[in-house]
Amino acid sequence: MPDPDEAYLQIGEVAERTGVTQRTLRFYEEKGLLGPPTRMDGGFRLYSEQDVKRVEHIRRLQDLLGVALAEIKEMVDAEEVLRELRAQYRPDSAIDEKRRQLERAIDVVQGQYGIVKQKTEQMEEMKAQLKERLRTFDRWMKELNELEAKEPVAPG
Amino acid sequence: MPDPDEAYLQIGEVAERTGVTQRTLRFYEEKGLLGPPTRMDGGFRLYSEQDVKRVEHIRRLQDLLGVALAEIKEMVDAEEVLRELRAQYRPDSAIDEKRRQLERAIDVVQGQYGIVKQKTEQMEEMKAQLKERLRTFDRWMKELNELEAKEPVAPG
DNA sequence: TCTTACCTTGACGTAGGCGTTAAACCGCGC
DNA sequence: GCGCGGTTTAACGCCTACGTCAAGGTAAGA
Repeated sequence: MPDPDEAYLQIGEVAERTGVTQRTLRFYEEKGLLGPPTRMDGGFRLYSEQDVKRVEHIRRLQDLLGVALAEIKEMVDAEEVLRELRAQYRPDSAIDEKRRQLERAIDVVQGQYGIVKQKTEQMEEMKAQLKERLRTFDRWMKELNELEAKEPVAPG
Repeated sequence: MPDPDEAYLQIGEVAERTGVTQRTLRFYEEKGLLGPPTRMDGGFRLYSEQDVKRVEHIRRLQDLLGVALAEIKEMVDAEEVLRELRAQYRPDSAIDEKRRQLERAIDVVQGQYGIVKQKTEQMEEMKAQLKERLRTFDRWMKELNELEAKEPVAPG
């Protein structure tokens, strides 16, 4: 039940805005990374702003974590659980069910957090090494310049 | 001209120590990520400790940055330039040449540093988002628990 | 010398992540 | 109602990063 107020976008516009190809959007749909979009009468796909954000999120995960789409699917699926959780806010009944979903969501996000945290730590380490290297090179460069100062250019 | 003192390793041992398959080692060689190793009379590849480190480095880059091998090749090639630079350190003659090499090395390492820096920043951002999310979940969970406290379980 | 484990090249296979093309259909201005 | 561009599904292609045989050569101990 999509919000009728929402401005819907055709695949071409979504492609342009997200920087992926139309083929990629259909491919993600095929692989379950994007839910089946609403269609207009003729069958054309209609995407929401939510869909656009989702695509952007997928690409960030792909770029940053460099993991397979299957893993990304798990991640975005987990987010869908949350959205449902929020949508289904009926204060009656099924509190236990909600709690279970919430616990599952927490597990997933904690897992993601762990991965990202470990990666950042390793990358910080690498960054420090590179920085150190740059300092070394600068030192060498200085030494070269001093050497040249003492020993004039083209001594012949 | 490899160091005769060095203990050489066959492909199997390198595979075991680095955790990649022999196929992968040959593949990296084929793609130029590893230089052609020395061989024993029968044709068996002989690797040095340097090679082992290089493989480990390649894998770190692959894991961390998640970039294609082609890009990784550029990075390790750049490091080779540095190694040559250090090896060719003849304090006489060709100061300008040295300076050019050094400048090139600095460029390369600055490029690597830029990549790593950008990625760490993006990952820090993602980490912050995940953390925020976890806080939200905890809040929700608390709310659920309070809700249950007021409204006793299974009211029938 | 024989065995056995390890190694060689070569060739084909595969999973993921799309690109590309084809042939038909839809929407819309005129 | 025509033209034209955006969209549809389906199918095949391609590149990466290896895996997996296959068929044989090598090293080294019994």
